[in-house]
Amino acid sequence: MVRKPTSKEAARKPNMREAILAAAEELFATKGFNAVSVRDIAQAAGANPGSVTYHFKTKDGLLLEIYRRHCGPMNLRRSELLAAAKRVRDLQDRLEAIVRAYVVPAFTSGSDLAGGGARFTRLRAVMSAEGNEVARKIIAQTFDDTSHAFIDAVHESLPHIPRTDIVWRSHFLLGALYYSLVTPERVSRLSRGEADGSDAACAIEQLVQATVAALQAPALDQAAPARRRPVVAGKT
Amino acid sequence: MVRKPTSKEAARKPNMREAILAAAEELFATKGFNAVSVRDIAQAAGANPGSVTYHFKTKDGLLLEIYRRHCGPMNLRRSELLAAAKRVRDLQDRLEAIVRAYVVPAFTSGSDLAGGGARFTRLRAVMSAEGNEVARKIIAQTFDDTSHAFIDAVHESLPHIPRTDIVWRSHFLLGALYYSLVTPERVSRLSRGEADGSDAACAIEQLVQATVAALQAPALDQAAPARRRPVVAGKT
DNA sequence: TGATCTTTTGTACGATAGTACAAATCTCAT
DNA sequence: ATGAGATTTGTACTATCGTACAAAAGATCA
Repeated sequence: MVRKPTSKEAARKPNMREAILAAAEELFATKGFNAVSVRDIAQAAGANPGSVTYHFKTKDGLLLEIYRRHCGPMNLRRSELLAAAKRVRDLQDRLEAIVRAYVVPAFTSGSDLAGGGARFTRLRAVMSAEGNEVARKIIAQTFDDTSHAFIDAVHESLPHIPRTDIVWRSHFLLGALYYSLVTPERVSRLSRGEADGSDAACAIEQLVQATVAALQAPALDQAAPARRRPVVAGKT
Repeated sequence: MVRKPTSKEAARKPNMREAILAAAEELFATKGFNAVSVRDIAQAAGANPGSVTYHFKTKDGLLLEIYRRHCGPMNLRRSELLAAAKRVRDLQDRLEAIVRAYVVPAFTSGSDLAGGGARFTRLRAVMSAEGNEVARKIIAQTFDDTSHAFIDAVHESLPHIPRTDIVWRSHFLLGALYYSLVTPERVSRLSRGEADGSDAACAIEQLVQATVAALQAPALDQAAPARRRPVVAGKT
């Protein structure tokens, strides 16, 4: 070792811990958990690999802290918006407001956290796809209450639809939401540039509109398969 | 050695190559690409790690072969069903048949491949979430034609809806489809056991019904935000 | 200033990754 | 049965993984 840079050009990070969290969030959300090494994260954050161990002990601990950081605020925001939505008088407007209360916090930050909620939601989508155990546990125990509250609110607005159908359609909503954040460029590509898949405001409007219509669809009567299946050959 | 299989079909390991492909498919689809090692795959297939290298050269090559194996048949099946759907007279039935032509091949096998298309579709969902490059390339060049054909067919059935909206809603369909295959147990859990998220037939019906309704929703008029946004505070 | 606590750095270690390769084994037409 | 080609096995190499840990550097306050 010849010498060390004594100059102040180092420009000390005010908060290395935050930088590591942000870098990890971004990398996990785009490449998945296992494809990203602790060294990758440290480098992206301008930190030393040992620093990650110091602040978060393990790689799982780092992921856990990311979830702890976001789950509370996002859940709170959803609850607030849902409570407000339930006070809307007009039935059609109320349903739309309920759906919006579910969707909007997933796209926009529920607190001052940089980058907004979209990055964290994308992270959740990726962890869900990878079957990550750490994520699965904390998600189930953090968001299931919110999901039930959402389903109940929808059910109150659409009492004639069986709860089962609403569960399925809410599930589709979350899938569509996730996928919109995972591969926004596919929308741009398929629309031949006419739409911008990365435009959060646009995605929200499209998603809300489509979901409201899907929720309002007639119930699926399992008992009466009247004249279904016009084309597809029967399968099982 | 006690005995050897005299028949031309070996009794012990009929086709190790197929066993490796099947094991890799299953593991990749549930844990993701990077979380699964070549040794994991070999063990699950009852093979030696070196055997994987022999048959597929690299881990990427193995993934590529999985895609090659499924893309053709699934695409073909979709084309056939779409062609048949477009011949349906009744407009409502036709739209439903078109959606079904897109959804059904994703759940059921397009050929004799064991396990059906659901496993491969789930694999695609996971690879998409992880941003896998190998998968991204082959998918874009294999399925974009089919996606365009599907969008065109829907657009012909719903000429009053802007193409952009149809692209978004089709995107949501794929996201919902993926998510249904990735976390079916969430449906069972949220419905408190009333629905079985793993029931493919049920998932297909729910998805088709919800998607048809979403596609038929009124167009989003970007120019006139009339009295939108009843609850959510303005953002950007 | 010097003592103490926090944070960062550098380095190392054991485990495991993907893959190469030669030897062993199997298959099958001759 | 035998030899040639296809397949499977066993092993080894290098790279990188997550993590531990001691030393260096920075921060804080008597």
